[in-house]
Amino acid sequence: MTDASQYLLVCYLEARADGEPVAPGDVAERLDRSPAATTEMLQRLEQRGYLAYEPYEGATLTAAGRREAESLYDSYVVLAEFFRTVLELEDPDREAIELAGHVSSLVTDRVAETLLESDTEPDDHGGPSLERS
Amino acid sequence: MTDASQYLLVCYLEARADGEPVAPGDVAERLDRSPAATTEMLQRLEQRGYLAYEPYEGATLTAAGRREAESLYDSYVVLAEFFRTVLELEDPDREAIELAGHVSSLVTDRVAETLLESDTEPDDHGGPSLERS
DNA sequence: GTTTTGTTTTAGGTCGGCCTAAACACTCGT
DNA sequence: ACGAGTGTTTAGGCCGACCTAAAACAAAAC
Repeated sequence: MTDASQYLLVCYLEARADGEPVAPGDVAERLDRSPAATTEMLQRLEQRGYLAYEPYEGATLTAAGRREAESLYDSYVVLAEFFRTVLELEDPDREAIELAGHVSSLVTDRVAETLLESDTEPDDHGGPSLERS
Repeated sequence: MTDASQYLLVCYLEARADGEPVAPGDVAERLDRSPAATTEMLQRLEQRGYLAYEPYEGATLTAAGRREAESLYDSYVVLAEFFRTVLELEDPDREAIELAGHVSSLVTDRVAETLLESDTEPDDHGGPSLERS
């Protein structure tokens, strides 16, 4: 699961921001995919037990889906932070969403550690620290 | 091209190590794929102009293929180095091969920079520097 | 010069992920 | 209550990436 995890993560992000159920259109737009592709994927994610999908309503994460999504979210936060403060990329969020499903949690954890280290170092970039979770 | 790039990169690595043509079996084993999948992919890569494939012989990179592969290789080297010296992963090579096709060269470049920086810092981990290219 | 062994390829099939176009369903405004 | 408009879903199709099993091949062993 790598492409699918992007949808799951975005569902989670949307749910945080706008609550559930999550409208497929929002997901589609955020991922720059066709509405059709999104519907299809949400149905797939439902089959896999990550969310409940009500046609013309939207997606609601299941417990399993939320667990999975939170894990992805953790990766996403760490990566985005890393991309922003260390690599200074232009669109850290987008790149982080794309990559969150591709990196092992081991990588994420270690990156998080290096971020904490550089946070306590003298030449701090001034960005906000991680907080959360 | 993300899965395909793994094959291309491995072809390049094999070509460096054992010369050309590259036997599909070696590629298959290295990527933990079936021989059939590998044959198929090498044929695909041939269609895309990245290599010449001679049945029962093996693959020989074209100029375009080598160019592409070198770019992947650069990412691979940087990522592997990063995974080894900074994140201290168990199998930095494998993870680097998998990720090389997924990260933008922008990311790679910035990571390379941070590696250079940490190289010149007092608490050097002692790993070898990048050299190459 | 056959046979055997190991590798490679083809055949046939599955699933994931994406698209466009067309059908469908809600929601409003009138 | 109906038709317009917006958003969503279904239908049909395409391509990528993988697999197993069976056929084809090359090279070594006899």
